[in-house]
Amino acid sequence: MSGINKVILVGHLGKDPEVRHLDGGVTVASFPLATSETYNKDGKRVEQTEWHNIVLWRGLAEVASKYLQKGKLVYIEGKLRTRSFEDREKVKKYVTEVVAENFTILGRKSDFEPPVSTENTTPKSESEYTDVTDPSGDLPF
Amino acid sequence: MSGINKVILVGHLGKDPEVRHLDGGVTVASFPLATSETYNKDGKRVEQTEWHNIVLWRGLAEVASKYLQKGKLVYIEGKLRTRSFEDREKVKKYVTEVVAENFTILGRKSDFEPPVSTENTTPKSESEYTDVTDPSGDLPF
Amino acid sequence: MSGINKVILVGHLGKDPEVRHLDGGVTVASFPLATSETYNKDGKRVEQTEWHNIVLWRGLAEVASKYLQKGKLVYIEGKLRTRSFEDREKVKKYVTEVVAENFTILGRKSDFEPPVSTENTTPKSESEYTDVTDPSGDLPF
Amino acid sequence: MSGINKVILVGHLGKDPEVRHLDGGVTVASFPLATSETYNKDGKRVEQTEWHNIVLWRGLAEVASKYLQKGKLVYIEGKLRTRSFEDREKVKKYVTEVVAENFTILGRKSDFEPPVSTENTTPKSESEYTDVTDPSGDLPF
DNA sequence: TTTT
DNA sequence: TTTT
Repeated sequence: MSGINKVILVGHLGKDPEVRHLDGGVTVASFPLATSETYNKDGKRVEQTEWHNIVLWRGLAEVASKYLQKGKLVYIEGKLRTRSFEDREKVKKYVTEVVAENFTILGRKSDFEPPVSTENTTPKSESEYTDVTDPSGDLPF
Repeated sequence: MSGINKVILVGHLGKDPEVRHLDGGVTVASFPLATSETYNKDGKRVEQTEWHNIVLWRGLAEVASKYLQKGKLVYIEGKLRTRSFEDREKVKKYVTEVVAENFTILGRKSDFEPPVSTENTTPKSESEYTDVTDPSGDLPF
Repeated sequence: MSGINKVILVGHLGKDPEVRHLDGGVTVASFPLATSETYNKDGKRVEQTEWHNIVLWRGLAEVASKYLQKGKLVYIEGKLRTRSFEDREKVKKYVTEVVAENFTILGRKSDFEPPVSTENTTPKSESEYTDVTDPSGDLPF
Repeated sequence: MSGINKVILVGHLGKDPEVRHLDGGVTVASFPLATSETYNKDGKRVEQTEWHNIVLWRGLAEVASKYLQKGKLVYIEGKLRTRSFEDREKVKKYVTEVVAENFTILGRKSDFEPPVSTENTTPKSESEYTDVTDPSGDLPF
């Protein structure tokens, strides 16, 4: 039946995305995302961090691997999925992940460029600024 | 830092809420919630159901225990929290839960009444509805 | 820059969708949606209803025109858009609309069928549901 | 009936909040918020900005007036409300606003401090970092 | 009227 | 394992 399963997160990547190419050519990317919350306890600031397993598929995984790196601040929209797997001792375990449906980088302009590994990047015009939301669209990369 | 951790679900309760009273008088309620999604696979309808562990605290737990029962359709807003615990064999395990921050019953008026343990309920007209959103407020019950 | 503009509504249609076909063959549908909230004021139940202008484009408009009717309960996800227009007296006016990006009918199975123009519908069991979320997909109708 | 009316925005303030104190001592703050979206049109980047009227009440208004300024990036959660008013020519008009229910500043640390009007701010320790989400809580200011 |  |  008509259910809704929606997750909205804003947080920082704990690691660079890890990309895998499955048989059949499907790309999957994943990374941990931290969402922190601060509140007052007995007059002291307390920060509580929650870690989320983010998984991205296909085109979204490709874009993520290119534009997201450890430390970046992102808005992520997706859905919850709990799956089971067997660990090395053949014990059945469960893990809950957030399957991303789209994401947007938040932050300064420099955060919107892929990291430069070497030399030479020709200066960017103001208008080349990149948005990576909804990569199913017609992104210029 | 200022993160966002938000979950929005619409689904059916898989069981009646289970209520516990902790030391100190705090009430906790929990129940499984199913959100189903249907899609087409090779021309056939496929339904995929995702189960979520819902946890409610204090006043929200009290209201849930009174107004929610197995099978009811609810809108739930909350946040993700993953916690660890030891199972009977002292193995550390993780479970991800949705800590509800508010909920609203969706459906017909009859769904908004606590179940009647005895006889006699006069028939209700389809069109009358009641709301139980934001139970931290001043609900008339 | 990377902004987020998201609206989530659950409410009842105030009218049947009004469908228009623009030059070029694009379909647009629109309808008013009521979201009601009840709260306590001085010990009395007060219900406050908010009306939203919902607009749907293309395939989503087609599905809406077929499956949504006055009175139905729907979940709608979309974005805000304020546009200006001139009224009959050539006065510039503004209206804010919710441009739907997807929707899901909530309710019983009978609510998931297009209205029957003639007689006879055999009673449906309560437990059967159908989903029309994400109509951009491969709905079987 | 049980409706949901929820808006989620991430965008930049177009102006400093404008604060008013109503009779009875209630504080109201308001400001325009821009959410921008970029997409490809015929191979060119196009940016489309949507402007939202944000309104905040009571404690939330106080916190907003202190911590939000023109240009800052914020996450805002609230609900839609359309109200009517008479303009100077006694013409009835409508405006749709987003009544904020909570907000969170996104951005760098410097964005989390109220602007310094004069001299002297003693250095802040790392832990004095401020979150302004859910100001109904126990904020340290 | 914002930001990238 | 992130960020402020």
